[in-house]
Amino acid sequence: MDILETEKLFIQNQWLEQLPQEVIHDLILVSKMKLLQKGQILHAKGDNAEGFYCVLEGKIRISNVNSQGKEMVLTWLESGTWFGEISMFDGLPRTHDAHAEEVTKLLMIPNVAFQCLLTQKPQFYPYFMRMLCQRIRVTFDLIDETGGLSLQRQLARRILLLVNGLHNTNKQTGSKRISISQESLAHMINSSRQTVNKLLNELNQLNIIQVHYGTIEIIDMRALERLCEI
Amino acid sequence: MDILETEKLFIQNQWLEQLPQEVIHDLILVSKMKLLQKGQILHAKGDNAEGFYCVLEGKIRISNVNSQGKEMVLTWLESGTWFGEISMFDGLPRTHDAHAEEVTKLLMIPNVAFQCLLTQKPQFYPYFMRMLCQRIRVTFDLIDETGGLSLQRQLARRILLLVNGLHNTNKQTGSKRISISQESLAHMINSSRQTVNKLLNELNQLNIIQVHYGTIEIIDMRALERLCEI
DNA sequence: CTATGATTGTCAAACTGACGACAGTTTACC
DNA sequence: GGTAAACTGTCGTCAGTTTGACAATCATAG
Repeated sequence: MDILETEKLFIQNQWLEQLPQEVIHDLILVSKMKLLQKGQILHAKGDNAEGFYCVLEGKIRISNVNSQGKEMVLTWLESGTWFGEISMFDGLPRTHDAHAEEVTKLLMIPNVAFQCLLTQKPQFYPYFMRMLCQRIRVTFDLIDETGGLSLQRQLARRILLLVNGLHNTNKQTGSKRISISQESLAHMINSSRQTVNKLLNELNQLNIIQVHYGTIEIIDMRALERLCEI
Repeated sequence: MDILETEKLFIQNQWLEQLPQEVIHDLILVSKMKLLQKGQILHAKGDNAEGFYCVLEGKIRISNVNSQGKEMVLTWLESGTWFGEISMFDGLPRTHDAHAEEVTKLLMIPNVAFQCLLTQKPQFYPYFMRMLCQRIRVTFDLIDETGGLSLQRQLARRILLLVNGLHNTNKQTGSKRISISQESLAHMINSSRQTVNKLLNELNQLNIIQVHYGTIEIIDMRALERLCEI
């Protein structure tokens, strides 16, 4: 694959930009491309891991199915985002389902090659430890979000997280629009479509957001942030 | 301190028992003791980390304060449990408050000494990576627990987690009793004391648990597990 | 430009859980 | 063994949510 283009993507990534050139180079050398069709499953919870990934183009939906059989969406991952690394380090099965939300191009670092790399160069470990720590911290934030907040606040926080890139460690955070249906949002905060609709329209009334078809546009970012923090 | 006694505690720990003798020995050599009075704070969210810990005796309450000023308890840590390692690996502030629930004795691995150890022996890294992965997986489980489950199920899962040791990686899981007030349980599933009381009494009716003063006794573990899974 | 599917807006009825209140019970400690 | 503090059991009220239903609107592919 085009090494230059790949390196460019790497550079945009919060975590990877801290990596020495050497690590980036070694990772690219062992990487492979993977193309997914819309709706295609990448892996299911419980699967054994064949590697870990970086989204190059498209969108990956991370979710799992709860005991009522309902799909609970954790997040969507967009280009520049790394995921699937946990199984690399403990050798245990996948923690979530991963589906391609649209046609998606992935960079894959195969398990075996990666283990070789680490064995040869254990000095690389600290960088990957920081990657795991970042994952834990984001996950803790997600738990905090759930706890004790009113639905209105949970919703506001979710929207902010989606705009700023929840698990998307990609730095480009310019866009003030998110493409997501109210039903999907409802899934994310474990609520009903109707309630989300009501709450969104309240935010619309307050000129904090603009609700469009399949899209939410943030008008007043500050006000949205205030809603979460107060 | 008494090295033999400390090693004995280490051995009981799920994560540490996988460590080579060499690592355990090195950790003990740099460790210090710390004694906390009942109610004393060990660290607050946002504090800089001076080290990480293992509970030797007593109980540590891990929590944080949400935006309404209400304390949200994440878990209690009992003897044999390690915690506070995240800040060790990314150098960032504490993610939670930690209070001594009663008089508590801790083993502390100071930050500086630990960093030295890792620098000298990078081959130890994989063991600590696994420690972080375990933390992530438990945290994901916690999120799953919250999402979409009825309160009755959340409660059942919590009780199971407390019995089996949620963040308590200590292996002794024999006990089928947990000492916890209904109010504390309510905090953990973000509910009210009254609701928890009602739900516990329903489980009592079904002969799944026995509710005592300040204590819950599990009668039918299988039934409890079934409640969570179905 | 039209048909079809996806998404949004809205309503009413049923339900759930929070909260305050208060009495009863257990424990710990002097 | 008595007293205070902590904990449990139970009520009714009230606000907020779910659910099902249905109409309106938007987007896209032929």
